[in-house]
Amino acid sequence: MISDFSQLQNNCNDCKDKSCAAAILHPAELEIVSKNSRETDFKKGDILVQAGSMTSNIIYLKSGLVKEYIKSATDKEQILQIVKKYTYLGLPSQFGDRVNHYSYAALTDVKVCYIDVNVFNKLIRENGNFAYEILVSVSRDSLYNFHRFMNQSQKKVYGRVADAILYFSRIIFDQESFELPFTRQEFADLIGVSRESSTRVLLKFVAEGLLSIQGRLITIEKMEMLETISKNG
DNA sequence: CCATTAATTTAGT
DNA sequence: ACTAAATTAATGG
Repeated sequence: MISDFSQLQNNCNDCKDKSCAAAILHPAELEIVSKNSRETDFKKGDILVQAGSMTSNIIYLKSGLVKEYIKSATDKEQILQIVKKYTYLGLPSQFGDRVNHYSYAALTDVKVCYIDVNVFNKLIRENGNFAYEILVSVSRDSLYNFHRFMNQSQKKVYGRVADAILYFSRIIFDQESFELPFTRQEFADLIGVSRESSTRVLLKFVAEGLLSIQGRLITIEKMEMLETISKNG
């Protein structure tokens, strides 16, 4: 297997998948990023980062979906969030520590860009607008996720399932009908309940006409009802 | 390369 | 935990 790596020079100026932050970089800065970054593909199911590993490169998600998760000592998985394209993975770990606190695995086939951490840090220090955009995205994430976890800790299974459905519909796909990128196990791991109770509720929602489900294809039929359940737990 | 079958994973009870 | 169904990997032509 012979690869010609010289063909792989990135051209960030022409990149159509730039982050909000990267979009405001000057051409000269993007030129530096081009020379210090590389695009790679991952297949569905591949692990991009293992929790506990050293942070080395900045990873930018260009396309596809990624789950951010941790495993407990007993190998139970807790999924923290789903990462959409056009976001950087694990910035809190990058800036807050030297090791990755979470693991990342591809839910779909995925394209990422590895960016040299020194170059990235230099941009943060030297370009305030860039740094500002990064800070905005990290803060939004953090606010949103905290609300999700706070809500979750107060709600029962019904509310949590409704939340997760709304999460996919509003945040991830922005549609009322979507293909779940998850197994039922992962769906349960996202909301912190057993697979059994999660499917039980899912099927109950179908029986009551709130949802229709064919395999992994989920369609919301009664949005208001779901919102009410989400609100009242 | 495609078709069968074996093995693993997933979903529901 | 167990079974059925579905998905994926291995085998052979």
